[in-house]
Amino acid sequence: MTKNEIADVLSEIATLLELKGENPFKVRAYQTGARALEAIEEADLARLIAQDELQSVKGIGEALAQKITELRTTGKLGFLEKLKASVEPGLVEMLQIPGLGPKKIRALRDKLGVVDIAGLTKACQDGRVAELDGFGAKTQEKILAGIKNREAYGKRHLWWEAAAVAEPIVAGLRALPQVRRAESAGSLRRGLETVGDLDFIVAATDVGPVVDWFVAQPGVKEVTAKGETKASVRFESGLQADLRIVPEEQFAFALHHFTGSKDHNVQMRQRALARGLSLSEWGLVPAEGEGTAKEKAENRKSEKVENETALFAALALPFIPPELREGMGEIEAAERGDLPRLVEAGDLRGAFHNHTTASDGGNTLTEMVAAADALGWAYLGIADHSKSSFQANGLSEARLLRQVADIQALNASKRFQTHVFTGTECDILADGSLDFDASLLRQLDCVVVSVHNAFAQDEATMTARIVKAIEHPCTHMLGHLSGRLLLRREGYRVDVAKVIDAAIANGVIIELNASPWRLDLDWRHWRKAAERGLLCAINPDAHDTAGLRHVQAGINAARKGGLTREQVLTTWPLAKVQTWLKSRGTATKAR
DNA sequence: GCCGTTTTCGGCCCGACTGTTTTCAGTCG
Repeated sequence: MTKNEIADVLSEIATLLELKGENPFKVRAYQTGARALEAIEEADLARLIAQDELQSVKGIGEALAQKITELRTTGKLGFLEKLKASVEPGLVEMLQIPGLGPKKIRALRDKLGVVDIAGLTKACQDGRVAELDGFGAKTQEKILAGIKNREAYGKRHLWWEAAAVAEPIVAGLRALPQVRRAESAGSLRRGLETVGDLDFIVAATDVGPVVDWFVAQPGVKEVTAKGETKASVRFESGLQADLRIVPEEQFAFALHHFTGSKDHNVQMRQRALARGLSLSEWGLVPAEGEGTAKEKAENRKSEKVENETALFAALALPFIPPELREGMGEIEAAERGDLPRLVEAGDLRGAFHNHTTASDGGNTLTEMVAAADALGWAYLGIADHSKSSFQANGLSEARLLRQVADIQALNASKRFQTHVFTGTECDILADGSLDFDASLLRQLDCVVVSVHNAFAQDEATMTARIVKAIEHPCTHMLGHLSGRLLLRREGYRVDVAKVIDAAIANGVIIELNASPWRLDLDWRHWRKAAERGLLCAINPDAHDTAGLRHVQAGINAARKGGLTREQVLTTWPLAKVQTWLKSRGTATKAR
C-alpha cells in the first residue's frame, strides 16, 4: 500500500471509532496519524519502516506504527476488519446527511434502533425522531430533506467518476475485432459537470460478441436489457450504461443524436426541415411524405455522411464541438462563423491553487512539484490555506514564510524543470478583510482569496464581502466563487454578476476551480464574462498529486464556457504569467 | 492513541452557527 492509501485507512478507522463513541482524543490520534503519514515522502516511509523508526514521526506512536507496518507489508489490517464488523455499514452512509454527525447517529441507533437510511426515513416519517432528546421538529425535517436531496442527487454522477468508468469501456470496444468505430456520447461527451448515464455508440460488423463483451464488464451488477442492437447495464455505483450498435453508415447520425443535448437536437432538426430534410438518429433524408423518420431513412436514400463534420456540413454549418451542443446559441454562432477556438488540454502550461501537506494536502511540496514536472508543466502555484482555516491546518505567518523559503530553495536547486510560484489561499474573513496583512501578502507571487466560513450570510453581505476582497491590492485570483459542491451542497448566496464586474474592474482573475466536485465559477457564466474582459485560470485545487489531473475537468468546463486559449492565464508561457502577476502587484500598489 | 517529562498520567487546536435549549451540544469548515 502507498502511504496515502494507508493514511486513508487510518482516517476510516477514525470515522468508525467516532461512530462507536470512542474517546474523541483517540479518534483525533488516528486523524493526526493519517496527516502525519501524508506529510512524509513515500521513500522516507519505506526507510522508516525498514529501520523500525516510524515512531520518530510526531503523531505516530507504538500502536499506529504497528498498524502502518502491517498495512504496508500485508495490505490488510485485522483490527480494521474487526472494527468494520462491529459497526453497521448503514451508519457510515448516514454521515453523508447534512446535520448528522456521530453523536446524533449513535442516539438514533441506540434509542430508535435505526441502522441505515431506510430506517431513518421511516423513523422521521413516523415522527419518532422529533421526540428524541436533543432532536426536534426542525432537525427531523432537515434530515428528511437531506435524504431526499441525496436520492435526487444520487441519480446523477460526477463527470470525473463517470469518465473513469467510460474510458476503459470505449478502449475495450475499439479493440474488439468486430468493432469499426466506438464513442461515448451523451452528457459525458458534452463534458457536462454531472452525468445521468453512459451512452456508447458502436459501429460493428457482428453484434453478438460486442453485446456479450459489454455485459460482462467488471463492476456490472445487473443487465437490464440485452437485445439485437442495444444492451443496458447497471454498475455497482448505480451508474447506468447503454450500448447501441448501428450499421457504420448510421454511425455519425447516431453519435450526433445521442450526444444531444435535447435543445441542440431540436434546433438541428428544425434547421434540416427548413432545408427540406429530415434529420434523425438514422439519417438525413428528404422530408416530404408520410412515414416515421426510421421508415423514411430506411426507404429513402440518406445523405452519405462519414462523420459529424460531414453531418454539420450537410446543413451548411462548421463542426460544432460536443461541449457547445447545449442549444444555447451555438448553431447561430456557427452560422455566423463566430464559434470560438476552444482551449484544449494540450494548451495548459501550469496551474495555480494547489495544496501540500503544509495545510490539508496529501502530498509534500516536493512530491507535488515532481508530479507537475512529470506532466510537463512549466509552472506550479502553491496556495495552502491561511491561518483562519483552522480545520484545514491553515498556515501561520511564520509557517508560510518558511514555505516561501523552501520554494525559493527548490527553484534555485533546479531539481525540476517546473518553476514553483509561492502563494496562499487566503481566507476572506466574514467582513471581507483578508487573513494575512498586506506586508506579508506582498512577498508572495500569487494570492488566491476564498470564502471558507460564514456561508449563511445574506446575499448582499456575501457579495460585498467578496467584492471587498477582490479590491484588496494584493489579490490576484478569486477562488471557488460560489462554494458549491456538486451533488452535495448548493453554493452560498452571492450576486455573481457583481463579483464578475468587480473582478474585471480590478484586473483580478476568477479561477475556474477544476476540482470535479466544484467546477466553479460555473461554465454558464464564462462566455459573457470573458468577452467583457474577465481572465480565467484553470486551477485544480489539488490536494494531492492525482488531483493535478483534475485540470481536465476544468478544460471541459472552460470549453463549455466557450473560452479560448488567450482567455486562460494557465495556458500562457511562464514569462508572460510572471509579468502578469507582477504587474497586478505594481499597478495596484500605486492606488 | 499520542505526547511530554516539574507527568508514566493528564491533557490533548478553534469559532460560528443551528436548533435545541434556558445554558449548551452537535455539526461544520
